[in-house]
Amino acid sequence: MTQTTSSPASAPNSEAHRDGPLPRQRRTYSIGELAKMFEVTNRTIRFYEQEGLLAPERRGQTRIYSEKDRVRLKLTLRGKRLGFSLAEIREVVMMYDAMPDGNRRQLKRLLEILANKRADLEQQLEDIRLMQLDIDDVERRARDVLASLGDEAND
Amino acid sequence: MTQTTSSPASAPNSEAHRDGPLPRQRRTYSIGELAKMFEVTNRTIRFYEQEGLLAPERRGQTRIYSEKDRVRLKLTLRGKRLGFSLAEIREVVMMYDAMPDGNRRQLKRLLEILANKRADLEQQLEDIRLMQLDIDDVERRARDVLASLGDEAND
DNA sequence: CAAGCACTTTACGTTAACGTAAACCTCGGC
DNA sequence: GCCGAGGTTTACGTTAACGTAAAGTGCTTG
Repeated sequence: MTQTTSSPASAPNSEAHRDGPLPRQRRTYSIGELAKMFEVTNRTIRFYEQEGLLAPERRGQTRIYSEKDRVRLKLTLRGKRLGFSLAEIREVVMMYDAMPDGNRRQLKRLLEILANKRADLEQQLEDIRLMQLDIDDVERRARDVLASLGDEAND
Repeated sequence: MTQTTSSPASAPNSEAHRDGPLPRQRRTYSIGELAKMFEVTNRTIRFYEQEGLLAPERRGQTRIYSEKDRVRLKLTLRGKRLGFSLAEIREVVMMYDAMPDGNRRQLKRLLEILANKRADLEQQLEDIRLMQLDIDDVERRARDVLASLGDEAND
């Protein structure tokens, strides 16, 4: 749940160091499994593929999702909850994948994007903090009023 | 910047206690002023009014925004940054205003909504925490690669 | 072998949150 | 008097992120 870095196959020439308990689970998923697992529709998953966020294999016509796909989906949905657009999410996720090629300009760009994301997240944290305070205040008032009402007869 | 609760006029029968330095600024704003102030377009502000989030006065045909309107706009935009829909924002903001009437069912509903918002915010905090960790990881990797590249010639 | 279930593609529909264009008023200043 | 900078209404256009319907494929199960 907390370990994301897997990169199972397709590693050209760099060995993975410090992998931890390396998940040897060679599981795959159907579209329906993933859909239920994350409480989205099949349509949504296909749409994400169309948008370049997922790239499942095919057994004939049927899509076969790997562990990596599952992680990607998880990250995508998390990004969505935070208000990022699919385009933004794709930009980061794909760069994450394209990293080992070590193109310098790409990496610089990636660091830029990460800095921006960081700033966005900071802003969101601040927003949440403020909004929590507001909610606290509203709730206090509501409870006060409720209490002052005591046991009246309406509802 | 941090104090929100003002409720200047239109308080029917309850005196405001603990008001602090009570902002006696009887300022009003034009639509353009607010727009620049919050870096949105006039259209956006009119749209928010149409959606019941703002209710400026009129001097003839021209809209006159009060301090309260400004606060509402601020809250609305904050809510937006957190991914709430205008409908959700309206529901809370309007109830906040309608509070003094002390309708029991309304208040209960309000407390429900607040609880939900709280849960959402908690989820977002968790998401942010996780995403920050991910970003940290990606950045570390990127910097590693950049470093290992040393001083090559591409770009 | 027929039914059913899960999967597929294609394609048009929908909603939220505005953008944008046209056509109009109105006010202070030169 | 008119002109530019603001304001206004009306209304159609746009984008993202899917929903939904139609029509077909492929397996396995009674």
